Amino acid sequence: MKLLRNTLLETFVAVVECGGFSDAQHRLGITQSAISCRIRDLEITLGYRVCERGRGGFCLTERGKIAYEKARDVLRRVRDFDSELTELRDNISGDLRIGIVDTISSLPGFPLVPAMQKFLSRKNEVQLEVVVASPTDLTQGLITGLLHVAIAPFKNQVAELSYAEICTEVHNLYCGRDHPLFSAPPEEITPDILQKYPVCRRAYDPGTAALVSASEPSPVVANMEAMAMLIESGHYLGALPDHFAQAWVQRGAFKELTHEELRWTSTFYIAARESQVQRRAVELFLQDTMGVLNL
Amino acid sequence: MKLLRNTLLETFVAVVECGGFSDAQHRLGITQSAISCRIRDLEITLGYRVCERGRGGFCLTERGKIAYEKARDVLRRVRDFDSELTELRDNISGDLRIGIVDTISSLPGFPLVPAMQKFLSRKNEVQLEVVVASPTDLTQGLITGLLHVAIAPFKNQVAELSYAEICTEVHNLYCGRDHPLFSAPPEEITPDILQKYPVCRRAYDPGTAALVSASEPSPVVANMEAMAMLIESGHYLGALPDHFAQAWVQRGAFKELTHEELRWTSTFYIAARESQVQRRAVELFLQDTMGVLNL
DNA sequence: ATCCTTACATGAACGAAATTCATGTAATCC
DNA sequence: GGATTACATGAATTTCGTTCATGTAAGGAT
Repeated sequence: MKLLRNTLLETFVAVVECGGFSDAQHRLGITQSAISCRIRDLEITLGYRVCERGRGGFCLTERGKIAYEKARDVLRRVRDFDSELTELRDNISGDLRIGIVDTISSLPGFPLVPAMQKFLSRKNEVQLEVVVASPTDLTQGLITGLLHVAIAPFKNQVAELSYAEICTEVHNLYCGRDHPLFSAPPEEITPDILQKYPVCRRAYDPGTAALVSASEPSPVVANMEAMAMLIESGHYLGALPDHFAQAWVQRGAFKELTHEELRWTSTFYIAARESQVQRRAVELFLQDTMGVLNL
Repeated sequence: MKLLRNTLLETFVAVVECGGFSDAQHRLGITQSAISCRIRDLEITLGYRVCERGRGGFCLTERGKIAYEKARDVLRRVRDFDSELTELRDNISGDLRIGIVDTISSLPGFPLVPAMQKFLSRKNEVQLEVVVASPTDLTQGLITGLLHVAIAPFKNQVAELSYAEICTEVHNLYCGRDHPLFSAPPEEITPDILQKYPVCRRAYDPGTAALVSASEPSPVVANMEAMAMLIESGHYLGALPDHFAQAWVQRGAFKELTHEELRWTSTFYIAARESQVQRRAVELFLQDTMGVLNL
């Protein structure tokens, strides 16, 4: 809708993302000459050069990098502002930025895909965007407005956000084929014996730390694929969601360390900013997600 | 600097705050005709009417009220964005929005006024703004970017903000001249006996609740002047900072209920967003405040 | 009811700003 | 060294926003 017309910033962002003026022509639909003028004007108002360009190649200056990050951020906010005012009219529009943790698409009963289908099946012009990050980063993203909704096993909930429970995930400790415990009989596997083996932890999962305190410093991963690879190496034990580990278990690469105290459940929540439920797109998506669960 | 030129929104905000087109002419420095055009364009892009006007008087529509609030908010953010990019050049500029709790100007050793003097004595073009609110609202303001720094007795600190201790304030329980305890001998005043009398609490002060659990429902005030008036009525006891209560004590209107368990100290912090220390104006103001304390 | 005033709307004319077009320049590749 | 790539620049042109002049509609006063 463009209430806050900011041709200079949009040009700058486009130029950066296209890696030069020439390619940005098509994206912006204006001539290279106009782009040159705009960037010049931008640099005049800013008082410093934002990028080096020419036949030698395109690159941002130090200040240009900072300016680019800030510009992208403010453009997102401005788009959201536009959407908020537009949605006061009637139609649903704008961005809907969804944040999730990794490897949850295989979680049984996980409602994101059907919710998105339901949401998109309506006539709206919402631009979806899905970001993968840790629960901590997702919380941060919701607070700063970078994200509109997020789905993750939020352990500690903050006051500014509203949470709704959507499903649960069962975790277990797994070991790889080359690990000493792979062929050990079930009765030998007790919490005590596990203390002897190093455990690989997910950076954002405090649950594992409580269950197993490893004797040697444990590696930390931010991603479950990486975790699976470390377990597969045979050097580490690691906690994984059951649904995710299934693929490895079925082909005999992993073994589940079956023991009551090694099983735990994490609860998934869908979270949004309290003050942002006013965005009708967000409200609608939350409704759709909860609606899918009640089928 | 105006990277994001938004004449429509600025016009709208000015018109609302001037209560009509005619008065906004002088503030905006354009003719009434131009204002009329801009508001018309705004309404066309939005798709709805934002205000009723004419000889019948000026008033916002329902949607207009919402749009006005959002517009003011986004304009603040945009000004901050401008300042951030401008400060990458050299000079310090933009807004500096400071939040405080009420009645702290009389607190001995409180550094806000000298800090502001020091800050303003330098050659900069920063527009200061001081807002008074409860610690909870100040925290919220810092997180959302409505405020840049805040000074208050923050009880629970959040991760996104950085805090620095600056001074302390002694609180005491006071009673008014017409209160039964006003003429009671000091030895009679024990925590037990106080349970019998209703206590007026500040909404944002959990300290009082812990000290005195009143038998009848206690009134809650959001402001210390109001608290003082309720104590003066003689019906309630109330906790006040010593420095603030002095005025009443000296003219014999209040009496301090001297008892060790009724004294407590709250610590004042200056808080800012972690990610916003990059604003040089904010950084400088924090430095100035801490500098004043070390004199 | 009439007239005056207030407060905004509208259309034409004007001017400033941004864009295109045509051309220039500088670096790189072969 | 010539061709090519990538951007800069100046003049012409279009677009956009403003002012100026005027129109309209609703209160208020007499």
